Amino acid sequence: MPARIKDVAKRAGVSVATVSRVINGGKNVSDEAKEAVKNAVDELGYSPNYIARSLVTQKNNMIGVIVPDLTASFFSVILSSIEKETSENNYNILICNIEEDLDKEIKYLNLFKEMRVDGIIVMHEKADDRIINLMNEISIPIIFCSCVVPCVNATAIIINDFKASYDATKYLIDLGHRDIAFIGGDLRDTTSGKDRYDGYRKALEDNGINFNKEYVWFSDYKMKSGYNIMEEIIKSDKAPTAIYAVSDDMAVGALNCILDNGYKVPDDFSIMGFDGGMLIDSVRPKITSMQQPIREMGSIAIKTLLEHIETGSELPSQIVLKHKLIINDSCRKL
Amino acid sequence: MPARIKDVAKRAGVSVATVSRVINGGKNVSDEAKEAVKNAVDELGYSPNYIARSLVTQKNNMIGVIVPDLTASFFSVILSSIEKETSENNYNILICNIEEDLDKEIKYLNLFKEMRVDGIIVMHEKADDRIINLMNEISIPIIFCSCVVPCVNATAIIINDFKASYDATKYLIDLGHRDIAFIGGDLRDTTSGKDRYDGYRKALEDNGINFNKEYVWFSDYKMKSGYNIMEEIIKSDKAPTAIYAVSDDMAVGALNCILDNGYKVPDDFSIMGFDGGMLIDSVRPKITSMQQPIREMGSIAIKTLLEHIETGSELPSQIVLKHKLIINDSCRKL
DNA sequence: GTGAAAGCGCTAACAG
DNA sequence: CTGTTAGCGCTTTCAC
Repeated sequence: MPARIKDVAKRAGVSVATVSRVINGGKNVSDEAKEAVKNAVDELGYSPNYIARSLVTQKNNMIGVIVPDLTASFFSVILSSIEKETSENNYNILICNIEEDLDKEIKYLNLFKEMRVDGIIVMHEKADDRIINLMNEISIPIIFCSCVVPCVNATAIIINDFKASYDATKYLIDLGHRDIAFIGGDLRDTTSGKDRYDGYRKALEDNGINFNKEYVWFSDYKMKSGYNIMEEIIKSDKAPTAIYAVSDDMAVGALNCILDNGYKVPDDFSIMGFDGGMLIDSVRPKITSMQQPIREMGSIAIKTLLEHIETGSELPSQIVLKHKLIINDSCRKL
Repeated sequence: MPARIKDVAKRAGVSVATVSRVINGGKNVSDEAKEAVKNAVDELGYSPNYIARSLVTQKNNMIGVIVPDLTASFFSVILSSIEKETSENNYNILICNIEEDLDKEIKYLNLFKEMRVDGIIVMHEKADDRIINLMNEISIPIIFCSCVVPCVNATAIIINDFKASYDATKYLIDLGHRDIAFIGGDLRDTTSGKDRYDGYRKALEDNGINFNKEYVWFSDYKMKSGYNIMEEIIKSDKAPTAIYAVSDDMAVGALNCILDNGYKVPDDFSIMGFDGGMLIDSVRPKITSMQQPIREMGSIAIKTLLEHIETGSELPSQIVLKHKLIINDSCRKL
């Protein structure tokens, strides 16, 4: 069993209060006492019990993080920037991978509540009323990263998905494309699902291009889905000149499907992705993609959260970051 | 402030002990009492304080996880399988991304000790004496996943890296390659660094191929490094027919460099990767790679750990899993 | 500068 | 079946 504070006190010949003072900065302690305590700590290999301390200070320096898919590059990058920022500020993160399982999200939200975490960061693709209610009653500050949920005492870190998607589509239109297939996300997902779809449609409309329902597909952001949908597109009699997928993963899936079928990018099909993560540089041709400031989203999320926790600063309801088109080699001028 | 157990007790007209019993299974409680408590819990939105509970039960159901790079596909897959397994067993994971920073690893190891986590999973590429000493004195069970560190009370989940690397090299040799460049990891890293290098050399030796020092490069497993090293290889006057990289990421980096320089795979260069993760299927040509059972490594690590925690079962010093060559399209017969 | 003592919120004997 | 009570290990008044 690990040594306790009273063991250190006894060994150092002082009271537990003095030991506690030394451990927490050493104010108002004589140098001799300080010395004695330090020696005793070393000899006993003592380290304070975080749990007991949390109980009395009502603070545990923990941030709960909910993420839909740890293996998706987009989230893993956000996560790593969150981890970096928390670690530098002496906070720790408790990670839950929900895999689109709402029950699991609820379970973890409840756990975070029981754990009395100091804050929560949520990245997910959809939510239902149970989740929204739970978030409202939980009274722990929440930051949404790359998603929006109507909920009190929460901030959403997002880009303007509508505008970003509009700009991506417009870029293809400006290159001369009029037959642009759209591989979207889940429409229930406000930002990356619905907003990106709306941006696509509005860009078509503003440029006098008829909307063609058969060019539109919805899916789950994953590479495999992009591949499968592209297979359908190739099989169909409709032949778009450009494919716009709202995630890099789906764009790469589409790319591979095109290559596997003996077609060329961008000669036969142009491809536009979304996210602008490292994946777009790891394939050939490199993929043109609408970039979100991924690392920044994570770091701003956590900075906003920690500032709120430590200073009680007001949480803004949204922070909108800038998107940016990364032009690579997957789109050609018609 | 959240409701406490005594608030519930008062509201339900029972004692705190009864409330505690109801919360923890409800054995030995009358149905009326149970009802009253449940109602009070609902009305107050009560949830037990995890921290207080941990303090008295001396158990917090937390597993500390140390990972070198959250954004590397290899680790993110292991992590997700760890997360899945822990979540199903009502444990939670505390994640630390050390980014090859030994000081950070030490800091987190100490934190895990202070937190009294029930177990630790470590995936890292190198360690020094400070870390080994710390691990030995910490008296918390440790599982090493994909690495080995001499340390008591610990298990390593690994493949036979020497043999796997030997087999990978042998495959290239059997295809007729004799000029095989090797892009290795860090030699200080026993398994993925040294063992894989040794396997490569032994395969050459057993097949009567002279070892050529100029074909050997060491690096950090990352895609960018694979790219850079490949650039050097192309520039040099030595022209290997095959490139064997000990991570998929480096293999993909090499592939992209080859393509960017106008060469073809496998026509001009054959490429062999290591890990066999999802990355090998996301590029064209698909990469032939020596596969580790990645998800299995994570799940076996956590199963072994939890069993030890809950039953006190002996920790084996090693569990060696099977490797498997995944043959794709990046290697050709000479 | 230092120690005694009162909790933090909960569980687990121990009586009844 | 139920309540009382003694801690879990620590921090923090409050006296001295």
